[in-house]
Amino acid sequence: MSNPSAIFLMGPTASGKTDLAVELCAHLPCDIISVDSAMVYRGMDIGTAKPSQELRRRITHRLIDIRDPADTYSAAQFRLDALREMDEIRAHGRSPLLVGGTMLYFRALQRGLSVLPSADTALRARLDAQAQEIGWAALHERLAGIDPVAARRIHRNDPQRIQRALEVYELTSRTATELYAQNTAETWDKPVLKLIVVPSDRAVLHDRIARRFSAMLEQGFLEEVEGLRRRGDLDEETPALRAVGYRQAWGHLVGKTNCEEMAKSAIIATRQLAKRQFTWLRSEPDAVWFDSLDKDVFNTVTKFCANALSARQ
RNA sequence: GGAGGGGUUCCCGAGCGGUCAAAGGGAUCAGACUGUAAAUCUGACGGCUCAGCCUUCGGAGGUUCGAAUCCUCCCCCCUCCA
Repeated sequence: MSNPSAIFLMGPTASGKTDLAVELCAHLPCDIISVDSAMVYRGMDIGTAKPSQELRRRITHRLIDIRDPADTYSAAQFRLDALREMDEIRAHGRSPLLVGGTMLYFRALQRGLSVLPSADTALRARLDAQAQEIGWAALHERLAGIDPVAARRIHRNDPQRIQRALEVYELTSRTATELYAQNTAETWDKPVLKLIVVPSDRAVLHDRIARRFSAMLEQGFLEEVEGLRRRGDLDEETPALRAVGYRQAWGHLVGKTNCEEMAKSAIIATRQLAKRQFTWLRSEPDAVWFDSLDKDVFNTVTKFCANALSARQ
């Protein structure tokens, strides 16, 4: 392989990506960029399994703590941020190591996104109000009149995508279908060393997820979420707070569930997240898969990367 | 010991003679995914040589053309009375 421009370290939640990344950084001239839609938020530390402050003082993790939980982030914004950070790292003669589990962000980075308007909070609120009034089915029908191709692609039960398609049209007077076709996505097709780390046994991952959530509770996860709740400017609809674990903890803090139910549903939600991540990973081309349960995985992956990085085209 | 209520497919739970491999929910598995993605949504979900067949509704018998549904006995569970 020619000298890679970056290393991607991908894997489902609780697979041990973070530890592996740190190990790689200890042995190779790499700097870490986090690819994680939840770790971007400040103050969401325990529930996102964010690397500790102490660790981050030793080894810099970029694109962590770059947003307030009240703010939004997006795949498009990530793409810009990641490209900038990668350039900066390479300017120092080092290699970017992108680590995370937000597969859409990896995908958007490599394959690019069409030129589309960004989210419009006021417009979304208006569409939500209309949906409340006439139902999403009616909005799906409206979409069918505007952009039949999109309406066929988007399921009538998928409010989020119906809303976005209508949003794109209202903001640009062009349909999403048109814009997809006309705006050639700007790709980033540099050579990448793509590593996927997953436990060979799904049951083991499920067990790790359950244990990790219990550990989070012991570390004060509920206090963390209570702190966010006390701010008063966030609610269950805030994108940051819809993250796995946070949503369930919030529900518990407002009295919807008892502690046991909350923990159970948070663990289930995490397993389901991991399952969706597997779906992305299986479709990832040119990736080398490693078993995170392998006792020797650190050495194996480190050597693998060292070889790849030292190869000259 | 007596009086009730109940045991249904991995779990919860509906069904109360045929239209029942059995509603609904959950879990699980698979998939989709263009500025919310740790999001949002879809599908499968007893087995098979799969437009048909086979095995399931605590167990064993019985009634019936036909039973998860009715009857008998037995085994468990819950509530109440002793």
